[in-house]
Amino acid sequence: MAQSQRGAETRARILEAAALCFTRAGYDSSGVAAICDGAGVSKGAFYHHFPSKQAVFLALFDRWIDGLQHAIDATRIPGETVPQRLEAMAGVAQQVLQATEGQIPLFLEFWHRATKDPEVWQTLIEPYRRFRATFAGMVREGIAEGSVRPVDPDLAAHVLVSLGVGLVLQSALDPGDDIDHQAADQAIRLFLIGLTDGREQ
Amino acid sequence: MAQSQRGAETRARILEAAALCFTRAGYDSSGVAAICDGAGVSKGAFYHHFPSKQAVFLALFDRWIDGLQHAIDATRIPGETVPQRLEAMAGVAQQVLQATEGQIPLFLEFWHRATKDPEVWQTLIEPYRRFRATFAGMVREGIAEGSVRPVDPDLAAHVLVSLGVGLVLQSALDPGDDIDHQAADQAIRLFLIGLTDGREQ
DNA sequence: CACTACATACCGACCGGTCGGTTTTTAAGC
DNA sequence: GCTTAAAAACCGACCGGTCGGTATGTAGTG
Repeated sequence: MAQSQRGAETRARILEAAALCFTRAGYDSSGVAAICDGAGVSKGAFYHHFPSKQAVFLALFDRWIDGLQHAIDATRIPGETVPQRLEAMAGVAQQVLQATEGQIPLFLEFWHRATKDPEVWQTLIEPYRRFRATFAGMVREGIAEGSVRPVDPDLAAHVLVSLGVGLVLQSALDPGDDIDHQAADQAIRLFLIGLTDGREQ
Repeated sequence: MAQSQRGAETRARILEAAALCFTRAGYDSSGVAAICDGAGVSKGAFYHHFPSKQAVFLALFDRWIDGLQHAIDATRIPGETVPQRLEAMAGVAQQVLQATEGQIPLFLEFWHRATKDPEVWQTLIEPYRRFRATFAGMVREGIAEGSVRPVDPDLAAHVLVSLGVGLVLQSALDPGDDIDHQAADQAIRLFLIGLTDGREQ
């Protein structure tokens, strides 16, 4: 632990600087030199801690996913109905995105590169499908307990994730500070009405 | 005019080749040389017709927006209620995206570069806001005619566009051939239930 | 001859990654 | 606690290659 405290700090600084560069300029336009500069570190140090520029990018992605997963797990409060949990999730997702302060462009960067590079795709698609499966499971659960209309769970999950992705993407393009915060809640609420169709929750 | 027929064809070939390259490899990874190669044209010809690589990209974007706008205008059938028109729009949007066959990654490319380059952003944000205003207007109209619940029109438009963007983005990342086609319809339908809340349409 | 529509060769900047060498930290022997 | 050797951390010059864009020349046409 204290073994390589200095090394760990340098590594963290590189990650931080890389996140900033990728967020501001994008992956392709961010040179390794610029990242090193931002981290106050030489190129040698960079390649000592990471085998490639892409490795830093993927490490950043893993860190991001871990945070998201952790936040989602926190909403697993038993004893509530599925619609209630979905509604709670809207607040959490929004809170996560706000906590990662301005890292939304980074999310777009992940998405973009995943469609170009197979390795990035592999890394992104796994948690992505896991999330979708989680939502589908919740919908299925809701149908079983009668709080949700009998819709295709996979389709509903697909729509739900689309909603989330779309909201994030829009705030990346055109950050409307006040709108964005309301939008997630409103979107989920509208969607929930469609799902429950006036049932008792 | 017949004079510039050859020129127009060359220009079209360059645009076509550029679309293919950008779709497959992305903007940054597509060299001008590769585009010229794909078009069967020299670099001189390229820079004769376009002042820069970015100009080709923006020209491609304009072409895409024109197609989309044209398709949306086609749904302006008077005499139908707003929910009916929104539902029809789901089919049209899907048809447009399918007609431009596999150009969904190009859409992502537009979005991505808009967040990095001010000029691209300017070009994208204008039609984008116009679309959103159109939707907001439709929702407002629906509220007036009583076919839509009294929600905030701008917020509803925001959510609606998010849904569209999210659906397109997902199909760019993970094309589920069968799901994607149903998803747009199903999504709009669920959303419409939320908007109308069981009113007569 | 003048003008459009191209072709070819070429330039300078930049970028990811390497490499030989230097400094700092750690661990072992005494 | 001191010495020392090895290992980890770090430095910065450098390389091969790519890329956007330019300069210059030419073939065809009105």
